[in-house]
Amino acid sequence: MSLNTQDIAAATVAVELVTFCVLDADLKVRLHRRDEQPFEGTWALPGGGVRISHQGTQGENLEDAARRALTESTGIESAHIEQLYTFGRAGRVPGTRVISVAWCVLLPPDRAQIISKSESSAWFSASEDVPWMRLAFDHAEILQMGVERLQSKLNMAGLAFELVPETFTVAELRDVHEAVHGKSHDHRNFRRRFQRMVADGLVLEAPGRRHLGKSRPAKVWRLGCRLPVIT
Amino acid sequence: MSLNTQDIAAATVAVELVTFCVLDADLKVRLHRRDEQPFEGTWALPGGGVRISHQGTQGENLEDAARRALTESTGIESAHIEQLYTFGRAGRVPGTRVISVAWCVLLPPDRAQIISKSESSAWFSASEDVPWMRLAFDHAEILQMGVERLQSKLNMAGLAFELVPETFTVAELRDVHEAVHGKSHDHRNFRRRFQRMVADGLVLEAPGRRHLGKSRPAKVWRLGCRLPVIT
DNA sequence: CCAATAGTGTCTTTGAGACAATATGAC
DNA sequence: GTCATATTGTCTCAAAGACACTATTGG
Repeated sequence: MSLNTQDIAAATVAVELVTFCVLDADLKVRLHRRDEQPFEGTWALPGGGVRISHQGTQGENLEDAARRALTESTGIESAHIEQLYTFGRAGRVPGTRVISVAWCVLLPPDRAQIISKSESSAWFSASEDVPWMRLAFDHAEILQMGVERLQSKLNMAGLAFELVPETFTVAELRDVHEAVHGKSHDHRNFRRRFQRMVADGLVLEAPGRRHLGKSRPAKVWRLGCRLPVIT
Repeated sequence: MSLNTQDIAAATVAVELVTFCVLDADLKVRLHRRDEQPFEGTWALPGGGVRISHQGTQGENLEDAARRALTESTGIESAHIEQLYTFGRAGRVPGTRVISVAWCVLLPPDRAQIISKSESSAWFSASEDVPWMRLAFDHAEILQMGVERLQSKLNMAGLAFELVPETFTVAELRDVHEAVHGKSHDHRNFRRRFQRMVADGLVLEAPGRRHLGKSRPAKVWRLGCRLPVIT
């Protein structure tokens, strides 16, 4: 392959975060209002540039850049994070050629609620397509792919444990599923699948009970081991 | 997020191709012998740099760069191609920071065989791990992920139609599956799954029969419609 | 007792896995 | 007929979908 340095040159590399959580039985995504041109004032996915050279080294890994962006946009240090897709269409950013490696981040609600509210950063419903059409750059496309990825993941093995607190009830887990898929499953069939995971030792009973309303308290569970990572 | 231009700078962006086909009931991957430093003389995945700026524009799209690399490495103009993962570990290429967007390419055997043989480019078995440990850069890791992606794809909906000629027999389709997974399925159960796809109209009967050995000829089939794309 | 949610059980269907027998064409 | 492969079928079991009932708590 002919490497014409004039043509090849170099590009800016960035990471974009599609950060999900479920609050109030609704799938939310974190957006950030841009404070500079282009698209100043428009909502966009949080992200940032990847350090390509840093103190004489080759800079940081892509995943480290994504985690750094997560910390800078939410204050959260660690979370489930996985690479989604890389977007690099010519012209997607005016003026500069930017290659964006998009990542999915999953936050349990107890940690998502800690994030400080501000005028320039907030949770948006991902089911109602409120600002979807108005996101900066190609971020609507990135978000769309993130939602699809999340849905197909939940259909496979993982039962949304990443989007639930460390201890949880069956109902909480089911609510997450329904929020992600936007439709309600049968609660008995869902519970049966859950029972199988208990039988397989994937889920263990946790001490105590959870008791939100004025009715029967629910058993509390926790993840028995690390989940098989589904790609 | 603080954008320190000194730190961020720009990186070289490349594409790497994990090109698969099944020949002689064995999963093959296309490798290319490097003719320059570093890793001169070592087998590597074919690929090349992405045009970042070109005649005053922002250059080419990532997928176009991948297709261009495919044409340059095989002479083939069109094929099934899909993004695999982006590799960008600091230090993965000595001297330069290179972000590699890896792509999976699937070729049917009739088209794969046309590719001219040469000393610097050849098909290697992906099941026997012959040169896996000796690939240039992190290409062994990329190849590994490509194989896993291919395997999980076939388990889902797609029954490897991309790796078979336009018309095919059940046995040919089954051979592809066995080559990809490295183990033999039960041929009657495989045929039953196939029958379902026929009943659903996904696969249609094609005229003629195929008759390779000295035994009973097999029916010939073709894809009835475009496959649902599984992500 | 009543309201509200938690938890258990049944029936049916679909598809996967294991396994055996028949059909067809070249020689 | 014989050899080799193609094609059809059966039995069993695991899991999904639809649906009804019992249990426990606060009031």
